[in-house]
Amino acid sequence: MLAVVFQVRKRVLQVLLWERAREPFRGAWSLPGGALEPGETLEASILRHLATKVDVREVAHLEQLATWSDPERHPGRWELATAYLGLVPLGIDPDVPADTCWHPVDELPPLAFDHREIVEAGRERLRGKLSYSNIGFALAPETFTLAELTAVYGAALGYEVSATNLKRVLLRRGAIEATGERRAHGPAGGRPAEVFRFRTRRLEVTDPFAVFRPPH
Amino acid sequence: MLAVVFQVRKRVLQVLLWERAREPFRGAWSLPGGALEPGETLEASILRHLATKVDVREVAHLEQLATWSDPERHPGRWELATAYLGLVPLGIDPDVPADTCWHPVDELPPLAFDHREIVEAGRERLRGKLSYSNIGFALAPETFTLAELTAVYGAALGYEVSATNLKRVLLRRGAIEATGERRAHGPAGGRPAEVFRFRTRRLEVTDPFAVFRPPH
DNA sequence: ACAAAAGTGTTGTTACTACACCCATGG
DNA sequence: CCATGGGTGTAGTAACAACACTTTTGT
Repeated sequence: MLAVVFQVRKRVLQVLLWERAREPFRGAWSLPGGALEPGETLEASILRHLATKVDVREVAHLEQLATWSDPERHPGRWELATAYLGLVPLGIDPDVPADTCWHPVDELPPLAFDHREIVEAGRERLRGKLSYSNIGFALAPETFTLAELTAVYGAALGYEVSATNLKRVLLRRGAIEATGERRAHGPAGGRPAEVFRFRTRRLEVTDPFAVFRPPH
Repeated sequence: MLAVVFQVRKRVLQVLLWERAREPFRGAWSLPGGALEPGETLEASILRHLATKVDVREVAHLEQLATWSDPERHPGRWELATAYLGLVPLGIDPDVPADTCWHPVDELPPLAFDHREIVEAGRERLRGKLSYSNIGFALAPETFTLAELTAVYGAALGYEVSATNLKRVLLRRGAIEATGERRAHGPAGGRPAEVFRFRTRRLEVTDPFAVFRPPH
């Protein structure tokens, strides 16, 4: 039971890590998680661990990544781990314990076990879903301007995104809609920005058949 | 440990099922699988079970689907199951035991546990990957004509596919190539068909960024 | 008036779909 | 020479990228 929890903080994608106090990998960073209780769903278990151990309750989206089973992954003990991908919206600042903190995914410290590989898998999953689903809702705040959303997508994808085209793509797909409000400009002036929101805050695949679409 | 093994047989997509001889769900059909041995990789385990229990060794592609954990999924016992998707190429006829047989995925008998949901998940995964990867290699025979490949894709996707366009898409992506050979026509004549093969028989994502491609 | 920030219009491209047409073979 | 099966050519289209241009505000 492990969780790859991502959030955009300081304009870059970061992952929540926990510093190990014990061997093996003492001092290395690892993904938060814990054991599964009998009779518990994997999803319930990971939510429980996130809530109790790192006090993260505002996970807007959670999905299973995979189960890692290599006998060598844990020195000394045979241990399977099912990893989940969790996303926390921009602007929330969970009250994590002292031994836990956020790390930019592009500058990871040495990670324990196979956790680096698992973070990579989470990142890949996120990248893919940003392209063909509305998963951005889980990284964006409730409402946002297009400049803000562009920054979120840019951080998560790892490259600059054009606000112009991002808007058109997401509007055409019906993923976002204008709220009608506008937001005040910066100190140096500028046109006030329109405020948008995601039409639903549940995962929807907006671009299901990139190729080989069913006829008609 | 469960396996959703698909093969195109009699021009439709079929899944390998095993008839339960014991309660619970006695007489219902279930996915092949079995327990994980200590120190064994999930992938090795599922291959072992397929080889020993149903004598299926010609799995051209195997990938993990997910782990199911609902406490209610198994009446009486708490049991997690990690399911894999396995694909067997057209034309192979594994020598399966008497209590095991292939069923068209569109006419499934009553399935035990949550196995229907798992088969559905396998089908969805296959459909998606047919669109953006070269996964067709695992359902197609070593070499094939375009008419044959079209039938395979049609069966797996569940709708008619145009041979003309399938060819162009897969050639442009570099997924298939002509062997230079030709294959004899049917009894009523007709132009001999070109013979093709997949350029590699390993999974490659051929259409990685359907949307939000990195710049340049 | 001018800088700043946001939004719109327009053109070009790519990767498809659809469908008409052409080619090679057997009877 | 025509039926049959296979391959090619070509026009139309949807979805996107790039970029110039316009709008709305503050100073």
